[in-house]
Amino acid sequence: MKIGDLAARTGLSVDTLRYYEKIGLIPAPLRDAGGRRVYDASILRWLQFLERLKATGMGIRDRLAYAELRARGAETARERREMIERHRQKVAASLWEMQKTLELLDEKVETYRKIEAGEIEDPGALPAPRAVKGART
Amino acid sequence: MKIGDLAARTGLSVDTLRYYEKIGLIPAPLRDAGGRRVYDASILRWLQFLERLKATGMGIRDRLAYAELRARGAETARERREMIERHRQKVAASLWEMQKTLELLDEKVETYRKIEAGEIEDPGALPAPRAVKGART
DNA sequence: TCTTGACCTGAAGTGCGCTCCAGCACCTAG
DNA sequence: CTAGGTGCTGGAGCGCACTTCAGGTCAAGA
Repeated sequence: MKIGDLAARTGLSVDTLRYYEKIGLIPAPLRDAGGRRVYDASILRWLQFLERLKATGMGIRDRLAYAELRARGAETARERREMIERHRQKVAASLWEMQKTLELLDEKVETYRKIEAGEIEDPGALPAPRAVKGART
Repeated sequence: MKIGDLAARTGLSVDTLRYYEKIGLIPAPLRDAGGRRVYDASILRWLQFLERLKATGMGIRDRLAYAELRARGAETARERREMIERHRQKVAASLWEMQKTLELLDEKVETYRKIEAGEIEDPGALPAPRAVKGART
């Protein structure tokens, strides 16, 4: 698989793939006779997992640290498990935040519907600023 | 309330609050005789809501657009509702992603425990790269 | 054969979201 | 009355995560 194919399959750009390789997030692939990158299909699963980590808020530094442990093999299993456990806690917290916010957004939508129907005034309206003695506006 | 107090209450830095004001995310507060910002307690709810939007992935451009609509009052209720509804969809999608990832992370942790116990080999191990004819490494 | 498009490298540039700094004014507790 | 803390402004700087660019090489189809 050439870099353009991999980009098409992952949704990442060719530039992003080269960037990931440069920083060490993905291993340097073999090259063909013309010096072009040739990827093994196994890279797909790894990139998909990295995307999951990214989508759930893991920064590139941590993803890189994880990638480096992974490259060192089974001896780093404990460290990787600890990283994953820490990330799991963050994801769980974020999940909770998302759920609360979803409820809040639903309430907001209801409120806006009422405003639109003329049933209530805008409750988020800015209070008219009152002058303060000697204020230097 | 002075800016330092507001920073302490919100967890934002004094610089961040001034930055938010500069870009229009929060309204310019009144000033005291010495030219210092004096905040009304109502700013707290607004900042908390902005934090929710931010924590759930809404970028500063969209938060700013929302803030501008809000400042224009009740006539923008429909537009704000539509923004919130769009964001709701994104949050719902993200929530789903988080849940799937949480399961995946739990599986990973189990896998690492087994590797640590010596029960299995590292399934994420990199396949040994095979040479490609004429490769220019 | 020619041309077009995919690929290569190293380096510079971009947008976001702050964060820090210099150099100053002000207020208040000791 | 003075020292220290808090606040002010405008502007520079920063870390992240790419993205774009210049200036090429290479391969495969018409």
